[in-house]
Amino acid sequence: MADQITVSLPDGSPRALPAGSTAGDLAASIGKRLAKAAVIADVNGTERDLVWLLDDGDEVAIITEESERGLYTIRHSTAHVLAQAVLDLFPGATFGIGPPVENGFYYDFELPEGRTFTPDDLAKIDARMRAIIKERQPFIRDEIPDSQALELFKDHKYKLEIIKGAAEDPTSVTEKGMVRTYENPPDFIDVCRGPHVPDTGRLGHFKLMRVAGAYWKGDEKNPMLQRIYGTAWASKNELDAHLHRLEEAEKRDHRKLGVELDLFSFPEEIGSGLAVFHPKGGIVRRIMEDYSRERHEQADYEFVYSPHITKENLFLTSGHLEWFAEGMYPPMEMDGGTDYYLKPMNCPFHILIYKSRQRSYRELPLRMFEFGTVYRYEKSGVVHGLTRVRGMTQDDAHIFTTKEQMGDELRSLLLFVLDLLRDYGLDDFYLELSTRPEGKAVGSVEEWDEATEALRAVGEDMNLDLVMDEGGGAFYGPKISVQTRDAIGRTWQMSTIQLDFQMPQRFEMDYIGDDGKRHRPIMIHRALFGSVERFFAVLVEHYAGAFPAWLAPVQVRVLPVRDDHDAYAWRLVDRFKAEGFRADMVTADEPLGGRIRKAKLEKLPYVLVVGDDDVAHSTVGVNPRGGEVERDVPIEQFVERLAADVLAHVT
RNA sequence: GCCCGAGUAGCUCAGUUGGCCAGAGCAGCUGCCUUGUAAGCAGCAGGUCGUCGGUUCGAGUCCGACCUCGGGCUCCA
Repeated sequence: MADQITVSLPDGSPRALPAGSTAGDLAASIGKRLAKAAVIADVNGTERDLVWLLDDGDEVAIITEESERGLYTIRHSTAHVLAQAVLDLFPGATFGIGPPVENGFYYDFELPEGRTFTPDDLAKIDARMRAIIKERQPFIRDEIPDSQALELFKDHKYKLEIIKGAAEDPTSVTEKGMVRTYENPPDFIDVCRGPHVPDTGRLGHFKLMRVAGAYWKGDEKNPMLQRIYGTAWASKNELDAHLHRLEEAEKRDHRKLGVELDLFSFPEEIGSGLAVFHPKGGIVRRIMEDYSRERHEQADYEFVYSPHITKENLFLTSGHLEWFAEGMYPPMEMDGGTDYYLKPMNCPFHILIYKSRQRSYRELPLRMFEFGTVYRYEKSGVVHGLTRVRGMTQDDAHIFTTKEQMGDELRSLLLFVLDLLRDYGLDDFYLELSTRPEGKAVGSVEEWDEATEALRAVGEDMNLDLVMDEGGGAFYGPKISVQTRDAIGRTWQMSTIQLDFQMPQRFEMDYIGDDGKRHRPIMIHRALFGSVERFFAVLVEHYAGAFPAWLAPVQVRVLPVRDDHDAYAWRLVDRFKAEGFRADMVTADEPLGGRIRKAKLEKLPYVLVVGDDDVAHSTVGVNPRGGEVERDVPIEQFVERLAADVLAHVT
């Protein structure tokens, strides 16, 4: 056997090492800094521990803590430390799965006698974890036969399920009768795929965030385990930066800003998940809706209206009662036996409008639009601010086309959607294609495939990333959804476009073609904002409450320096209002600084201060949001500037 | 729906082991101040401590149920 081996690095260069060298040795031979940052290695395309023995000819890449895979490993290893700490501190506790997730990790546990974790427990667990980290316990990989694993984990029923292959665990491998384990001496061992950091001393920049319930295997029929979530990073700086980002996100929370800016509220007297919009929120909402109508009108949509309740018949035909009865408000019995339901969807109404008379191919595509208010009985635990409510208004459109028109219509529809979203400062998109939900879909597989392919073709034309969401479609058809990243990089699902061959069949819709025969139209369901409420919430968070001028409830506030400037200030307010702007005035009852501060806290685009000089020269002092104060600006000049902002949808 | 946590004035929060603990700041109102770019001064008013029951001589404080909110899980036509 040769006493030297040669491996190749990612750049293709060869590197000679003594036989018996590990991936860690390779890192050390390349450089001190690399050795220090190394977490795991990629050997011939497979992730390995740093103690992995290298062979002659291996292709090796050292993975450091700066990379996504390195960070993932740190989080995964930290999850093991969490499990060890919990098993140490709570005799009789058992554990489920503990994978890394975005920004951190979690681990699921079950405590004896149905005990649950308290916030105090988290502090104790944290302390135990830090002690384990101080001990620098190695992570030792092993492969053992199933039979041995079953014995080793006989007190851990969830691990037994994993070993037997009865439960999915993203971080374990059980194949060919062998189970891979990782041991942290002296006494912790877990079923795990690995790889891991060399020892626990590499960890430590973590924080336990919260405890939550989680069903075993994600199924609500199974027992609920206690899940502990943590965040973990390669350095203290990164951990602190993450915690800081969370704080920033909290400041943008639309529920908090909704109160502070007097936009909307959820009076307890009305009921959970039912919002009222206050005047200021009402202005924003009205502008959103008006602008949407204007754009839809330009794009050849026709506007329709439909009632909030209907006989059950309509939702029996559509299939909603079969699939979503639990998500609907219970029926009202009327007229001696007929059940009426609050509508959870607008589509059946639009279908009836279509069916109100014979349709010709010359009318298609027929585009119907409605701000349709729907009611859905969301489970009590899921309502969340304006993003998940029980009463909401969809900016709902249904487009009826021929099969031939379908592709072009989808394409122009998607362009229309993206274009309108950009008007709200959202311009970072990707698409998601949701396919047939196995077990709760109507229609033939062939129809589904055809519809899905049509959506995929259009999605791929958009020059955006297209990711798959297998089984995520509605019961009647696949959908493509537009995902948006906001100002601080969070993604929101916005518009959805669903292609539906089923409803036209169920409602026996048709049109007369140019051949004089009856044909079945295809239906496209589309919500652009999704729901007005939810979109409103996204905008509040995206703008952090600082609405651009075109949406701002108050665009300009005029502040007279002294009482004797009041008349001039009022004339300005009248002038702005006459030009169609939203302006108000606060008299000099308190010092200017205090009034400016209040206006700033309201996040108004412009504060105008007017005093002696301005009265004398028809000027204003402009204090723009986020900009420098400018004195002696002629009124005309300011009006032009504001008008430009409004037109451009900026500032 | 399930698990955990929380509900004290419009908002943000104090209220030790149940007993001179119903408080503060901001906001509001009334005066005074007349102010040039992020908090002028003073006074006043404001809460059956989420709701309903229970324990106790005595309950924001302890127990139970319910409601609402928050964080998750499940769900999301």
